[in-house]
Amino acid sequence: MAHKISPAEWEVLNVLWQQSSATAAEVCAALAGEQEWHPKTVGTFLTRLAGKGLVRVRRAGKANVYVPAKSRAQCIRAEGDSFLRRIFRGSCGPMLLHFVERAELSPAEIRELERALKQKKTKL
Amino acid sequence: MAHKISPAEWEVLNVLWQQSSATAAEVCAALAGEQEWHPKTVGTFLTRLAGKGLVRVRRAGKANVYVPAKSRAQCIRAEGDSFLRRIFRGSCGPMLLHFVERAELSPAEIRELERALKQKKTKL
DNA sequence: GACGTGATCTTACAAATGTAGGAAAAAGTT
DNA sequence: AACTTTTTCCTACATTTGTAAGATCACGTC
Repeated sequence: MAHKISPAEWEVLNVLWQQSSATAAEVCAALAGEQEWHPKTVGTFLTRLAGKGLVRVRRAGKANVYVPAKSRAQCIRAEGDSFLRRIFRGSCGPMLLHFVERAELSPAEIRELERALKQKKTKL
Repeated sequence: MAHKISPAEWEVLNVLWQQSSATAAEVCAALAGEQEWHPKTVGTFLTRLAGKGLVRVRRAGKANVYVPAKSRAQCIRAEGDSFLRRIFRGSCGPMLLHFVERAELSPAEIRELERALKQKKTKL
């Protein structure tokens, strides 16, 4: 029964996935300007993530290096499902429509979405 | 700065929006089978929602009737934005792609999405 | 090998959330 | 009016989350 990932923990995880692995200080640096967190605070989040089994800790010299233990895709799937159920009661169509209508999309993104939809059709 | 809506509160709000308004017992009934909550628990959620200004309370005989104070669309917008930022770092394209790829969509829904995308293109 | 520096580990605490119990009040029943 | 039932109002408590302070430990330097 996978632990829940809090918003703050998501921020941290996003950095870890992007960098593959990082020390607390590195996470802090990566987040600077975005999320102004005290280093101690970031430390807490990392420890909690380790406790939840979402990151693995490895010692490198004086500092700890944290490595994501689960794939981003995996976590996104779970969170996306829960979001969908909670807010749209599981109906994906309306949810997609909502976002398409208020999204800012580049022409390339639109093309890609159209392609994905077309492919979806062939599979029905 | 609008209060945050907790997952449990979303469940309750969804019922209220669907029924336009409801008593605690009605919410409980509507959720039966879906979410097995003690009536007292549902009561707490309704009170909290009132405290957050998200529902308005009106007395009808012996029971309270709760009415949503904000539109569903409004709340969905806020929550969708936060979800997007948190999980996909604000990039809508990848998020949409993720859901399109793993969604179950009816042909009608696909058509509608394509229409929405086409309209999006004309606005660029 | 004592000292300063920086990182970790342990502990804390307030607010939010899930989950209700008990007291009290309102309404119908005899 | 007394009793029963239903519903609310107030209170409680464990957990999770955000936010760190203080103690301690590892490393390079003198």
